[in-house]
Amino acid sequence: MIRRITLKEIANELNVSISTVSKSLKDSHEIGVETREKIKAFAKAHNYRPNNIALSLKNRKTKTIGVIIPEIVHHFFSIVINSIEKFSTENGYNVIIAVSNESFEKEVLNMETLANGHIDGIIMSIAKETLKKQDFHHIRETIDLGIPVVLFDRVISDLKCDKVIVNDKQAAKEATQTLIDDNRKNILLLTSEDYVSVGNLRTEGYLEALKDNDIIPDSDLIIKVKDKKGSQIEMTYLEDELEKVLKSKKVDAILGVNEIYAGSALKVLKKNKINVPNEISIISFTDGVISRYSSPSLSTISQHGEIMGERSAKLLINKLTGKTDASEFKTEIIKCSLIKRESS
Amino acid sequence: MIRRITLKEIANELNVSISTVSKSLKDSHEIGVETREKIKAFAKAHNYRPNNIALSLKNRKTKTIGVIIPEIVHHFFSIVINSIEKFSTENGYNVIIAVSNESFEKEVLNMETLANGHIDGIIMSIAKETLKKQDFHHIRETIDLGIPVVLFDRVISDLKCDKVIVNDKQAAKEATQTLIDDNRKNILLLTSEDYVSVGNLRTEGYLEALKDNDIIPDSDLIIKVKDKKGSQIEMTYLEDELEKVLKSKKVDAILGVNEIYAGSALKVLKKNKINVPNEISIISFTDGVISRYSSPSLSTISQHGEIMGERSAKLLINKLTGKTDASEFKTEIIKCSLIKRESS
DNA sequence: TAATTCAACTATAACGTTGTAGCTAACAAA
DNA sequence: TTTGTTAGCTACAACGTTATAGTTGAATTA
Repeated sequence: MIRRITLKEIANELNVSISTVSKSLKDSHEIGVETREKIKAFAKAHNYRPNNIALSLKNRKTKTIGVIIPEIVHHFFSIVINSIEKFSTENGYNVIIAVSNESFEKEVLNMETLANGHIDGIIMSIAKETLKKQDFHHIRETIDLGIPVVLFDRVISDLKCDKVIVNDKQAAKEATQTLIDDNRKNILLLTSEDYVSVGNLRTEGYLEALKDNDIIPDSDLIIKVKDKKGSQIEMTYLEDELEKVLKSKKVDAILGVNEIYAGSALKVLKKNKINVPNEISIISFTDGVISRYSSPSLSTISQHGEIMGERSAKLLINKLTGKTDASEFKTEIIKCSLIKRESS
Repeated sequence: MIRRITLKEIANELNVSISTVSKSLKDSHEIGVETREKIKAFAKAHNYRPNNIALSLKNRKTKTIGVIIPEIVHHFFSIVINSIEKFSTENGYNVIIAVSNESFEKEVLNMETLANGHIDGIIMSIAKETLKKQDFHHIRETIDLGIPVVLFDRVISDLKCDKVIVNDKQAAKEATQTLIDDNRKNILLLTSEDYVSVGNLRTEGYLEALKDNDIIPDSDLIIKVKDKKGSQIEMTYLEDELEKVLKSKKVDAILGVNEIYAGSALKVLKKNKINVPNEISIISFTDGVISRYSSPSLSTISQHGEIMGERSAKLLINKLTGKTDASEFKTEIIKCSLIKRESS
């Protein structure tokens, strides 16, 4: 085991001062060529690397970004992280991950650890429980501390930070319109509970499209899936509700706000021997692996997680490097796009 | 924007020395009760938090763990990370993520950044390209620097570090035996190229099971999926090869070394109107979301990613906290288990 | 009364850097 | 000879913390 050599040790070895070593390694002209080269050679031979923690302390910069997400075993979020990691690494930043597990308490805890710790800025998507509680003090406090924050996907408007969102409402509207154009008027919506901002926006888009086509929305056709933390229970709820509706109402299309809901719906339809897309066609948000490997494969609305991740990281790094003004905040809107597959 | 208050500032405000402040906040009996309480109250009122970077410098400990994985948008790896993050947070450690993208070069780069940076130890799974090259100098050098490393899943034996693996060979053997017991003797194997350690072990298990049952292996029934970085090409290769074999050979079961392969196979079978599981039954490694939402759902061999992650983190943290000897290395073997679903 | 003890604090060094200011010897200019 | 200039180096402070080793002044003891 060889401990990393320090400037001090090099200085002692070569009988020069620490400053001389530091300057030589920076190729400063204050130091004579001969000494400089000797020191550089010695440092190289001993595989000198500056201690980044000491540098962080001195420069008050850690060159790392903290990311807080609700879940990591989740196609959309893992794509976003991947993209954040990629862009950050390319720009000399490390990425620390923290998972809130959709819990308010854990999110606050994560935030505090990160804010006291080794990060220059934070990228986050807000936990469901936090959205429900409408308590954002932890985010405000972090911002007040001078730590830039970027919110993505699940966002709230009145925070002084950059935001990256998707045109959820518009996309849901367009998807619904696509179904209507295909002559399907009895569209069932599988959505989340009201406090989830994105679910809400998608519901709004759905309703607007109905209105535009003079279709009166039927509240029985809107299933708000209860979050029970522990997706098993959640899914049986969805399946039971859906089966009930299918028995009592005419349904010729389903719009799901995520692919888990749509995938589960597909299972129910298959169990009830209902043909997709002939009898019921399906469009779903989240272009993940379920959609591609299910059969029939699902038509999905892609939220372009890679773009979201990259934009978020770019916004943050621009703040950190002073490329954008610390007090100016942007909201970037990513356009969703419909990927047509077998289910519609 | 309120910058965080420091010991020095508190000391100045209250006209005491920095030491006094530091000791008071640690509730040291060296300091009189009155002063101590006054300082604690002041610190609390100003929301004092110790600067963790300064502490890291002083203690030579960062309380963060680096994780290098080949991919993040991947069910198994995201489960492992999730579990590492969970266990680490519970034990006061942060987690930095780096993705090698299966590239040797990126892995080496990641390793160097982490080793120079803000981490106490590393948990990693080796990139395919690194396995192919058989060049592990970067891992050796990190270990030589006194940074503990834990390898999981994709492992090589002659490194001085802890390892967490799965009983791949045995699991593949048992799965194959299950198929044989179901009276299926023409088992097609979908595996990766030879240099991938886990793929290799699974292939060995498959071959052993055949041997035990006096079935002569048919090399035409072993498809080694070529890695082309960019899974699209990879998948069409698999699909083409599989279709060829199905036309020329009798096949009554398929064993896939991961669920992407099995999911793709399922698509091919469906396209060719071959019933699963009646005509061909399928078992696959990786218990992910594809297996659960495909139809028929896939029987899978779970590698218990949560357990792997937790064990890896535990091994590393035990090393970091001195609970286990720095020069003793364990290899933990996690038992896979077969989850029976509709495809077999 | 002088020595001893003790409570309550302070000074200092160290972790590894870097930037600014300061020093020294050699040489040039006046 | 004196002053000025410059090349080539060193000292020091600072980033924020903590542990060790002092330093006080007052109370206790012999």
